Amino acid sequence: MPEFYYRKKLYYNPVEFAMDRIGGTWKMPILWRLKDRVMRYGELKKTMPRISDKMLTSQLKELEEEGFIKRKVYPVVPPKVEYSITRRGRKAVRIVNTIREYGMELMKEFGVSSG
Amino acid sequence: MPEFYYRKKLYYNPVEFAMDRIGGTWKMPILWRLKDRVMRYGELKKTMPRISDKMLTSQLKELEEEGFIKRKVYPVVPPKVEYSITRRGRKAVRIVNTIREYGMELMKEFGVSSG
DNA sequence: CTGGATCCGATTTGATACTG
DNA sequence: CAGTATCAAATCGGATCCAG
Repeated sequence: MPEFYYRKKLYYNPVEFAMDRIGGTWKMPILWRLKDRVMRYGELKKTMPRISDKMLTSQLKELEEEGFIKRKVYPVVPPKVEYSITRRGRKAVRIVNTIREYGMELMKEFGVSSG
Repeated sequence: MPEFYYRKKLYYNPVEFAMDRIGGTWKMPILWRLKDRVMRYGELKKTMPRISDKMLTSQLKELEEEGFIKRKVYPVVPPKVEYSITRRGRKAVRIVNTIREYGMELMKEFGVSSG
């Protein structure tokens, strides 16, 4: 088993590594929303009514730190911050899409409907 | 946002649904090992030295309950139980593989080596 | 408007001991 | 051999209040 450390955390395989970068409850939904347009903080929040400020902030920060999205601050009052996807983020979206399609297939098999 | 319930849990999107089926720390590693051969409990444990009995048991059970693997008990002494992959599990392995390859790509980008 | 800081409960995972 | 049972630790996510 290929074992390795990254940022003091032990990983057992590449899958786990990938999921730590773009997994969790909110990262994929965020990437998905940014895939073809720039969005502001409040805009993201509005399309994800159940996310808390804490989670939105922290997930955006992590995604930015690891180069999946870009944060642009406009020095105006009131504050304006725009988030956009990067090249690396775009690649991630392809994976998200694969999982998403698979998820829909599974939902069908399990008789789950999204309404 | 497509919101829905499955087994009393609220999901925000198909990605989350899929990851709840085959995500977590151990499910993908298990599916991966079973992808082209039948394995016994102890055998699985041996190739995943860091998994605890509790986790191995619970993850195998969930995977079985949701139809990704099959559990076959031989009524012998000492006990013998074999785990094999199902058609549904094989589909899941394709997704695992996609994520795995992506993970390796990311590791390279991040300068992480698996040795 | 865009967050940061703090506290807390829920969930996940691990350690250890034990059993048919 | 193939698990159970119990307890503890770690992590995740949410609620609330505060601020430039």
